[in-house]
Amino acid sequence: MDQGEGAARGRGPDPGAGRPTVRDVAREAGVSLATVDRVLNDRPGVREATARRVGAAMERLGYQRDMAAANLSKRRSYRLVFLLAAGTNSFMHMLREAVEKTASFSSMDRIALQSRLVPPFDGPALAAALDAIDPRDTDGVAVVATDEPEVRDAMGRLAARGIRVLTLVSDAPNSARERFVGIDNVVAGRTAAGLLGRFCPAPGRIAVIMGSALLRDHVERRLGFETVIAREYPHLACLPPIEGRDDADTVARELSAQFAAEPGIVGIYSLGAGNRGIVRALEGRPGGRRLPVVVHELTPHARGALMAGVFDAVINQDAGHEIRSAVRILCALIDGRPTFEPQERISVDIFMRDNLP
Amino acid sequence: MDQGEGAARGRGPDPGAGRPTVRDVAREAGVSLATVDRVLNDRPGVREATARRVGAAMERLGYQRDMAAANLSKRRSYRLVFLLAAGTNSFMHMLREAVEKTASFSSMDRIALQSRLVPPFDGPALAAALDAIDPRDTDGVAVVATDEPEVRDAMGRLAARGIRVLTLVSDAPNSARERFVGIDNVVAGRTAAGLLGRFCPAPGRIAVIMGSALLRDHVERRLGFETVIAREYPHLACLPPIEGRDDADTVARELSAQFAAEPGIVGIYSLGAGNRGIVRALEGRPGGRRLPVVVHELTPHARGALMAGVFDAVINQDAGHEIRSAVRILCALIDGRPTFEPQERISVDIFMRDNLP
DNA sequence: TTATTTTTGAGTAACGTACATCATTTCCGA
DNA sequence: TCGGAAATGATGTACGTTACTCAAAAATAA
Repeated sequence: MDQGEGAARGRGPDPGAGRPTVRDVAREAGVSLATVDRVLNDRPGVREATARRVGAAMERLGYQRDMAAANLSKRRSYRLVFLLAAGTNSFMHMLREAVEKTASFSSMDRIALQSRLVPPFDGPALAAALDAIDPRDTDGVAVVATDEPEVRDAMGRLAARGIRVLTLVSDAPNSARERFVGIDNVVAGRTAAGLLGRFCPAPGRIAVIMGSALLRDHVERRLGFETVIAREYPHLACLPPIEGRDDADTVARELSAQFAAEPGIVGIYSLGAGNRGIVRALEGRPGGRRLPVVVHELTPHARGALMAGVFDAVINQDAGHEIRSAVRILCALIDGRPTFEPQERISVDIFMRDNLP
Repeated sequence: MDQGEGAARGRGPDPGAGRPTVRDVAREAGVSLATVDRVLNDRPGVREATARRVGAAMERLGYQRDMAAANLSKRRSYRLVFLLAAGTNSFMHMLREAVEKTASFSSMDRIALQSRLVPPFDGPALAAALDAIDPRDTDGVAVVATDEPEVRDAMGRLAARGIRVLTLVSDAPNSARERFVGIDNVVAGRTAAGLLGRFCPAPGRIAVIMGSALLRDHVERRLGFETVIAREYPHLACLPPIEGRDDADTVARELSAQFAAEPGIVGIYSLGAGNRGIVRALEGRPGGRRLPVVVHELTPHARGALMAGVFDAVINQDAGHEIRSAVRILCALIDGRPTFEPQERISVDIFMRDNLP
């Protein structure tokens, strides 16, 4: 019943052929299958010394556990929950869509994705949503976090319940999250400055539009942007930012007012949402040549404005990448597997009219 | 032995619980397991009508074949070969490295990658390498193709032997390749023009450096670049391209000569390799302010030049993405599975000093 | 109708792992 | 040196699929 030292017969254990299995490890370590299994799934009842022998055997053979078979046997399914912000924000919409699309393809790999919407900018609500997650029906959570104490606490409780958790687009640095998936917003701001600085050769002022000074990403983008402009483009100066509350009407009104008050504006940087307001303000602007404009997030509107030549560049983070990366990382965390880092880096994408996807 | 209509007992067939299996499909279609299997792996010996009934049952149940289990049973391993160009080209180096890194991680999923080097710019050699591929030990091939008749023919023979084949960075449009994985080089050239056009506000000429007028990607990039410059930046004119043969010394010499002959150069676009030559030519240039420079491929040297402020932007295609995408697509082709398109689009990346990875 | 081919059913052993049970061996302290 | 606890072995079943055999049934040809 057991295969002998069989040679190159189709199925034999051909020492060099198929990759090693648990049985090979058992044989190599001189223990039984059961013991290898105990070590592999660190179950109790195996002596330290034996465990080391098994480990050494795995090392020697280059054993790699077959995750597909393991998961098949475990009939494990990775049940992941995405907590996204509700509201009209275009980018959040894109995230939601990316979750859905990814979900339909992931079901092949026994990955079940679920996205839940949480009222935006509402720490207690987010904390409540986190607390409502039941370890019996979910294995991992990705959350678009706000950096507030109650949220951090809730994430701590979640982790304590044995659920792996990572932050998605907006980080909460001192929480129990095991990773952050998203871009470095300081870098994004610096990149915008590098573009706009070069796009604006004549001395003058830059209009800066942000959503809210309370949003961490916006603050970071502004920081990166203003630092680079000040250091590398001394012929430009940033005006005090307009707080547009990510609302097109507010942005249009305030920006128009700034055009009237400040004749020396030579460029526009918008680091939040509400970009339709910029288009309107520019249309209503009296005379003058067109202004270089750099904005964030490649929404359908931003895309249209790029194509129309109203925007010059869009700084983007790829929602699809972020979701897929979050899924892969969560699965790896759940399995206790390492991740393939170069694949998981989310890059700060620059889109212009010509390289639109 | 067979489970009855058992209700919510842990393992029962809970009509709504676990996803449907072949047994469920068989029951639903009123046929046996064997028949479902015959349909699934389109084996002969099943009537048209029966096949349709099974198909309908799968539809109704939303059956999705468990690829992990299937592959486990088949003990299939995806054996893929990458044919890359040998030589000193930095980008090819990066491709090779990406194959190796991906290989080490893919072995977990029973994917075995192998890369083979072929003399560059040598159609017959590439054709020979393609012909040397044995269907008994490889399932799919990704090739950095040159667009030559003998290569196209060899790809046809490869496909005829039942090996799935796709082109990798450089396409061969009318061949038997099932897909092309790479960027649109016309788009890449247009993107470079959009950047350089904006970086050069003053009227003048653009020095253009290409590797060879025989390389398809280079020709396409040049086409895209010159079209956009002519149409959208009339204050700029492209000089006749320098053919640097992807060689730093040649590039340095020819570009220095052009600096001497042409005083009105306001920007540089290099669409091939040999970018170290540009740095040298710029260093040796007499006086004058610094020139905007846009190049292709984020090699270590290009990266250094970006950081030093010598280059302004680099147009890049992510070698890692390309390799991983090729692997995923080949596996999908082999399995006869659909691919997840949004994930497989290779984008034209723009890197500046501030958004370097 | 019979003979023959084609289609279908039923069953079984894999694939590599997980997990449970029970028997057996080894260890350690009294 | 014994008793009990801890460690290990042996074995079986399951996961969802593939792939095979052999027999039974159904369709088709004669």
